[in-house]
Amino acid sequence: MDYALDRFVAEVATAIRATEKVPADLVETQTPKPNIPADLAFPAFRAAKALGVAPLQLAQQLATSLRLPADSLIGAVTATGPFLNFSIHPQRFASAVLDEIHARGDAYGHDDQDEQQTIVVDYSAPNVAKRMHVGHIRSTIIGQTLVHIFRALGYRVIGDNHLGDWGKQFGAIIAAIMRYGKPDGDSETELAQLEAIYARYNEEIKENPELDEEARRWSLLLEQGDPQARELWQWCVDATLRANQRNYDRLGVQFDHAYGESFYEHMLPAVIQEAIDNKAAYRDEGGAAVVEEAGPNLPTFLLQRSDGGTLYITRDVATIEFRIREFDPVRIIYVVDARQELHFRQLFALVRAMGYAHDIELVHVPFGTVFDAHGNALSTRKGNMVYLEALLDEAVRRAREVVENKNPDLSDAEKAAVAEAVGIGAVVYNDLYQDPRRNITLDWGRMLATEGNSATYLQYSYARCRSILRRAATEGPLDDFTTVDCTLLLHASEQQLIKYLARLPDTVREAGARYAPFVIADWCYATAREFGIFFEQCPVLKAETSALRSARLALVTATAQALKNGLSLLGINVPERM
RNA sequence: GGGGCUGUAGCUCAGAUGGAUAGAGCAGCAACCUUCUAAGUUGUUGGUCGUGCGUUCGAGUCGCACCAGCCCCGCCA
Repeated sequence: MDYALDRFVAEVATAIRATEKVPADLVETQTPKPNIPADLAFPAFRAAKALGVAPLQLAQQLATSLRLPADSLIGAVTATGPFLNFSIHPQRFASAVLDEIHARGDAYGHDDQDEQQTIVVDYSAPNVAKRMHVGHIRSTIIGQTLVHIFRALGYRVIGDNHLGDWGKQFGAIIAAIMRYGKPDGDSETELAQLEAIYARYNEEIKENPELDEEARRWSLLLEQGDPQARELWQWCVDATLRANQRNYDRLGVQFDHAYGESFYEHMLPAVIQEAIDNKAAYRDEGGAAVVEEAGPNLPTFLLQRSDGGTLYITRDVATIEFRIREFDPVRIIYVVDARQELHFRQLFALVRAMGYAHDIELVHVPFGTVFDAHGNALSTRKGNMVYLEALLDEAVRRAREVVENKNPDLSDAEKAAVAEAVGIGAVVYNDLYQDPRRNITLDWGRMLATEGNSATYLQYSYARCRSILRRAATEGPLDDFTTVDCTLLLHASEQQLIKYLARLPDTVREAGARYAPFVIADWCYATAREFGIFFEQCPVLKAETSALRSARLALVTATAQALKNGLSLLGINVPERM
């Protein structure tokens, strides 16, 4: 999809090439910093060097010999020192941008692909029989946003929730259920009880070794497919999915699949054998399958324990094989804690050594740890753990207080809806507004900030747009868009706002290329700011002329649409009023 | 011992692929609501970009070394 800004950039490159004064491969343009009064720049340094002339001179020559086509989106060209600066044509650009936002609607900012390629995104991955906590929220939120972004970029995206539903601990969990009875409560309460009896069981093991034996027995029974063990395990899985689903629904998270680790269990012996046959791994004297030097700077690791048990990485290899067979992806993205960086380097190197995934990009998108307000890691043992449901509830509760305070006239149902959108939006934005690699601090004050770079500010900006449009509608039907003259939008703040609206498509592309949702968050914030300035400086409903009023209404409509599109990529809902 | 990530204003962060005067928000100080939502807007204070060398016409950005913080390194996930 070629958007107005793409065409502008292409026109600039074409115009420079047409002068035949610059080698084609040195025609490189860049977006200048905001303090530069231009929309695109050609720095003449490199071309000048290649041609053996002074950069200033080359920029001057180009400025005088450039010819612009009629109806060009380029408005002005000036040489400023060694830079050749291009400005957009205000009227044509305004019309072009608002046109395409109007035409594309919810798809504005999205791209298409001729041959749709598939990307698998592996995210969330909570453990069965445990409540989700802040440790899971980052993967869930960042992963879901990447799913949105790549869908917007035209990919077929498979979201897979790689549940932690297998491993030795299930023997003890089943044994605990047998000993203390099946928990009985409502979704998350049920899981909390399950956690509690599991902890209690492990506590009692210390004094009663028979219990350890019992856990092992159940573990074995489960592996062998014993019906009772299987049934209790399945009950744990279902209870966990039920409880998690409430959180997923509130966060707008949807998966295409939730193949847990157990799903791959039957593939593991073949995977291990294959690795050994391929000489990617060998058996050591203890019987363990060892992988050595899978790549530079990669420590040795195990594919199979000496007692025959498999490991996390064994299941991951099987998972990759399965995904390749099943989905034929061009890329598999893992949204997982940065502490597992080495694990993924080892995994990817091993899979390649086994002859898989040569033409498939394997990407680990790492994210930092969540710390409490005192800078301590959250842990159950330290007693400072924050569970996801409690986090969401608290965020919504605090948002509700603000709504009651700021907007007492709304109906109760509307207050609840706004509080939900604002509270959840704050939690989501807290994970998306900055580079995921950074560690983040759980700070209620900052998370629920209603000012500055916050989800609330963005939602508020949208609500203000809608408010204007609502009022306009009460004064009579809006003009049909085709009759609106967008070339009237020449006020500095109108022009600035339009330029930001025009950047959404490229912003989405950059966010995808960098696996960086914050690029979109930045765009939303910058755009909302520009709208705030426009809002102060340009009356819409009381514009000087009715033609200008119509044009500004079109601009407000476009702003609302673009902001909504950007925020929906982030998974943030926009209230009509707040 | 080996490796990874991070270091930009008092605090939280942008500044990817080297370019023009390093930008926001918060906090502080000050101004603006009989006019479309003040959850807003404007002004202002505040920076040896961890340190040092190097590459380059040009370095917050690239290379090397060092310093500080966090994290990882075969029988957990």
